[in-house]
Amino acid sequence: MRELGLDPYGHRQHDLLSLAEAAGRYDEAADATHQESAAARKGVLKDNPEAEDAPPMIDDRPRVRVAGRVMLIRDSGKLVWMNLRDASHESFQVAVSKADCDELGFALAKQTDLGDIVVASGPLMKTRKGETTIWASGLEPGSKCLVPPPSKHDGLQDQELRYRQRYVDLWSNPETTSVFMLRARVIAALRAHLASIGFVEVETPMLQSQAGGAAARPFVTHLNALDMDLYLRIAPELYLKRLLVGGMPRVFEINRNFRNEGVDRSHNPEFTMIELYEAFGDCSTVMDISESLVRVAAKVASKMRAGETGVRAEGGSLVLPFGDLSIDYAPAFDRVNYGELFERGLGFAFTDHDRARAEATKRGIKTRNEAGEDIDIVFIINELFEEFAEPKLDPARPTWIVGYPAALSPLTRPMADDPSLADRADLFIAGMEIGPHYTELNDPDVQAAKFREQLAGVDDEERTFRSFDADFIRALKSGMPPAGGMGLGIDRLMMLMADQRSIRDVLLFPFMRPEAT
RNA sequence: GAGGGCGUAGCUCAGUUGGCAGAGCAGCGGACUUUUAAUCCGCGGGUCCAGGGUUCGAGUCCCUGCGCCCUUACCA
Repeated sequence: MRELGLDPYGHRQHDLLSLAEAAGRYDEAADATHQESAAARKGVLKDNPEAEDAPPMIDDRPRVRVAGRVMLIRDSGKLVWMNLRDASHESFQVAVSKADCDELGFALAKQTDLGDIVVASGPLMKTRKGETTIWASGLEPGSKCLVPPPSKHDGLQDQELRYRQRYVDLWSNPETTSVFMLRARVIAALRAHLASIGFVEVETPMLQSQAGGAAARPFVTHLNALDMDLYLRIAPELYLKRLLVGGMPRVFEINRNFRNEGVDRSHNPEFTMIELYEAFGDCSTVMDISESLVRVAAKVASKMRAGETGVRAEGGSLVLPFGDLSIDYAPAFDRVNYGELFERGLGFAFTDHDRARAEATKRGIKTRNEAGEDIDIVFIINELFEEFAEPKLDPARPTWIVGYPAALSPLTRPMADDPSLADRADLFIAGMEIGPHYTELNDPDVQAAKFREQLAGVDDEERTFRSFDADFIRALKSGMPPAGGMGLGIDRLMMLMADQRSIRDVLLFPFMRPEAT
């Protein structure tokens, strides 16, 4: 290619259209006129090659200039066919003819390999088989692909390679690109919706001197300038609440949290959460916001799906597939009481602590910790609940679990009419926990007591990253308005929207063990 | 952490009872101006994940390790 005087790695281009835009510019009338005039001229010249009165060629076909990755190539001597792909279009045909393309372009076409990026320009026409095609007048290098491309039929199948070499996965498997296009559109729509109801997006520290706002093991890093350890945040909660104190009444943050824990189908060490606080709201106001956000996301997803399949979503319903399930996001989400669900799953009331301890032993749930001490009954109850009651939920119906025991939710305001219950709701869809919703605690004395209580129960290792957040208590002492708060796991939401069973399939670069060298 | 599956050419995959390492595509050389996974002729291509064992002989059987996938557990 260099021998032709071409730079295999291309240069800046003007007036490029996406392949989808280019396909949309095809003009049937112009194509027909051109074909007729060419045929007429050819007919006259055939009889008399010297004919002065041969009709002129009329060519006002739209001309386009596109760039794309070569996915297929068919070389039949003096005519080379290629199919280009970009993010907008899976396969768009270009024909490079020796007679009609400039000499350099044709020479390039003969040297083009699968996987190369090329820039093609020329008029739009249709082939005999009716496929819209650029009949190239010029072809230029975009970028050379030196790596052998994946199978042109099957794309890249190997899961490990798909995650490790996402750049290849993206160009070789168009379904992968569409998952991430959907992700981008959903997140943009969530932001737009929140802005439209008066929420302000903020950014709070990811490097924190103590990792608060959730119960999880943090990642540790070091600030050399001050020779001190810092933690990657496990949640933004305590900073967002400080903003409520400061007078920002409706704030949210869509950003990464980091948790130094297990890696599996629904857990990645870094993951994206939307966390939101509404002053003078409560658990039920933020539940409404979440329902509308999930519905906004489902609308974007069903619109994109309809665009792909050409099928319109039926009026009033927002049904999306998830594995074997069909989930309708349109109707109001179900609500079920923690206590009722517990009874349905276990056959007795969760307030019967003696029975709970006995059942736990019978059903093989730990009732003592490693030190041989009795585990607090609330954790045993929760264990029973998660194991035997949560599975009773219909996975195909988005469901709120409400009325959690107060003892399980130390950072939540108790219900006014029953202080043994917390004003908290958790959203479950398809058996996945999507996010907790709370009426936030804003009494500094109660909060301080809860912090102390929590700290009393932790071991030495945990104490290194969890300490009493005195500044947060000081902030509450300034007065935090009563508020509702919620967190939604964006990655899990995207698994539902994109019908992907693994969190790795909705993260562009999921965590992978480093490759052996 | 436990159980199961997989790992063979650049990619997608076969490989029978333990008996010479295979196919398609990709690559290289050649033919071809309306092809659609183009076609036709010819040619190269291997640390069978790694290490050990059984055996006359191991891609195949056994053990150990590594990686990925699935299930399950843990992560209040």
